Amino acid sequence: MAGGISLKELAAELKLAPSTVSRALNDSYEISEATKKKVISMAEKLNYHANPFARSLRENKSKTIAVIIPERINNFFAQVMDGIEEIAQDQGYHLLIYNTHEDIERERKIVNLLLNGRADAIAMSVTSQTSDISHLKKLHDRGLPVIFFDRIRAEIPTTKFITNDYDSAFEGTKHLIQQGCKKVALLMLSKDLSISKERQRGYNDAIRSEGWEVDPALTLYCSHEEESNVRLIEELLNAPNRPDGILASVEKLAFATYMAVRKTNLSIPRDLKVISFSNASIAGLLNPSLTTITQPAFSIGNECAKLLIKKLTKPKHYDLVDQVITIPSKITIRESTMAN
Amino acid sequence: MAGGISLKELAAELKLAPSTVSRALNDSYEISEATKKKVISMAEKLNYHANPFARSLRENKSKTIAVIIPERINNFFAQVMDGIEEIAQDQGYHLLIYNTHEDIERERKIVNLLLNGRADAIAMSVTSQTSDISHLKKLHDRGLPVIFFDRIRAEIPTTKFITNDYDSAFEGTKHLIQQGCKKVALLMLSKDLSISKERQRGYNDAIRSEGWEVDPALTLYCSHEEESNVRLIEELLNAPNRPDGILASVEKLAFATYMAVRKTNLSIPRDLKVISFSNASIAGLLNPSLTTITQPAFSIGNECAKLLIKKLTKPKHYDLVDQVITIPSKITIRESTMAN
DNA sequence: ATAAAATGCGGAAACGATTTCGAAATTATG
DNA sequence: CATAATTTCGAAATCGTTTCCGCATTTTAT
Repeated sequence: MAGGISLKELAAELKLAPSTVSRALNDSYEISEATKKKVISMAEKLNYHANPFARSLRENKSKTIAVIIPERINNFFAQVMDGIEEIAQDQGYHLLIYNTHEDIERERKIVNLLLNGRADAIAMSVTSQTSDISHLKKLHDRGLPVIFFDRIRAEIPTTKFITNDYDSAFEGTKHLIQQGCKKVALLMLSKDLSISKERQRGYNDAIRSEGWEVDPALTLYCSHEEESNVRLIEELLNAPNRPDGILASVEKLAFATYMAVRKTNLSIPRDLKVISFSNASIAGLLNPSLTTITQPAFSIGNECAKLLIKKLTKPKHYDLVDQVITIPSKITIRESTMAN
Repeated sequence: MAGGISLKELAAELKLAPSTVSRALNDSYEISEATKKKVISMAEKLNYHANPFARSLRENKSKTIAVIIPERINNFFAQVMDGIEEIAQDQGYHLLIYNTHEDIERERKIVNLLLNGRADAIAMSVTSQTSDISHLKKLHDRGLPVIFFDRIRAEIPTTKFITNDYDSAFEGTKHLIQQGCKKVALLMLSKDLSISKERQRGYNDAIRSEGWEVDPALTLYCSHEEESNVRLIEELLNAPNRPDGILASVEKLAFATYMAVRKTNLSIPRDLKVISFSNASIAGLLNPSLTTITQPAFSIGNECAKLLIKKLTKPKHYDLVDQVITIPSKITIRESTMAN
């Protein structure tokens, strides 16, 4: 921009036509090797850089992928972004990143912003508040390649990546029971969330597989606000028939549980066992160390990017078919679920 | 892009000239209120969205800020990004985010990529490997507004945001000594890093203020690779004159210390006290809870974005003067530095 | 009543790249 | 040697905006 030289100026310097220079730089077959060399060396010398907007305008593509996440201070989403970036950087794509802060209004604004073509494709995980999905429909209807990961919306006919939420929740709950828990509670963000539903199904089935009833008082819908979550969980723990086991659907709720426990005179894992979906690398350093269900976040990011770029580079020969791809999570057992 | 309608088509629909429509949408004074209304309502009806590349090409600005960080799985940088995004989103700016993974080659590539004007401004924190800074010089010479935060390079004459690293390291070291430590070690990433130098100065002066000598064996330069760090720290802890206190310059080194300690038969804080620069919200949940020096990451991000946007909106009336702005950190004392 | 200024809008150039079409210049072919 | 085929390159259109300039028409000033 500031000291930038244009293709035309570069061409003038070389006493060549802009078209020739453009072709030379793009390694076109109709330019002789001799002039290619000349053009390239002069471009280097004059520090020429093609204006990306002129190119985007002409080619109708931006070499940019937008990533929309509900939360940044979250190891899962951070790892997904790293996974997306690895592929994207390698393929010359740039990443526009948006954090909705779990706010449906922001999500709507951002999605509408992306309707203008600023990004060639989108990878996203929806807000816990997202119920109306007309804005997502509009995106997809516009023909913009969209992939959902983790928090998906089945109604949008495209490819989605998730983990085996049902199985993990089932096994996690079973694990708590095997360790001696008689009353397992489930902590979630929102009932509208795809992951909530699946994980709740797994939890419910695990409870019932013991011949027990699912106690609605033990299924807690939290918010994205730490303090109120801690209060809510504290109340749960102080209730007359408090749980002796907790399955947290997201890592922040496990942390909130740890905080809440400190306000009571309970102790983990003696009085309460905790297992949580979490990608925190320091789960093992917590007090007590936390049993986790770790999602393959980096791989998910990788796969999202691969498919999006595949669609972008071979628009005719590849489609983001309406399917849900599941990559399994991994349970790591630690102190927080030790039997007494 | 796909179903997108252009300004010209919109104009045709309205039987107006493109210039008129453009002015109407941009709320120009030379267009009557009546036609403005007509244009706007038709634009809404036809779902018109201005092509950002055509506009960028014409106006020579992209409404985009690039953020370059060395690491994403890091609470400090995540919070800085949230801080930048808060201001940027509010002002209609988009964020291009790049992770260098502490790799100087990647940093160079990314910076060179940004030379073409894809972003209007840059906020960055350099790699721990960054010694040659010719690529950064080029950026600045090009006239691209650049702001450094935390890991800065004083040689580039622009505004930089840091925390009171010297003071924090000094006080942190003093705190360890007050809690009974006789041999305090310092863990850092790289000696080339601005923050390393400042924090080391603070550490050194604190040691000397006790009338002690600075023992070079207690100053450890680590890498960005977890496993080798754990090994390195483990060796340090198994050495004949092992430290009884550790000041970690970045949170990952505190975590590595916790890991290393578990491989020995030492115990924190009994045999080893630990304090660390860290923005981890769960420092209080570690085993034992970690005494931290917390940097005002979100505010730093906020300020970076504010100044960059100020420069972008008032290029003539404001300059990113060559100065270092310091925002103080806050020490939170927890179990890891408890006296015996 | 006439000059001056303000209002409202259209035409066309410009931003910087790519690409279609066509024309030289060179080489090959009969 | 003449013609065809092949290289190699140039002119101009194009992408979708914004803006400079110009031109009526209406309003205000003298």
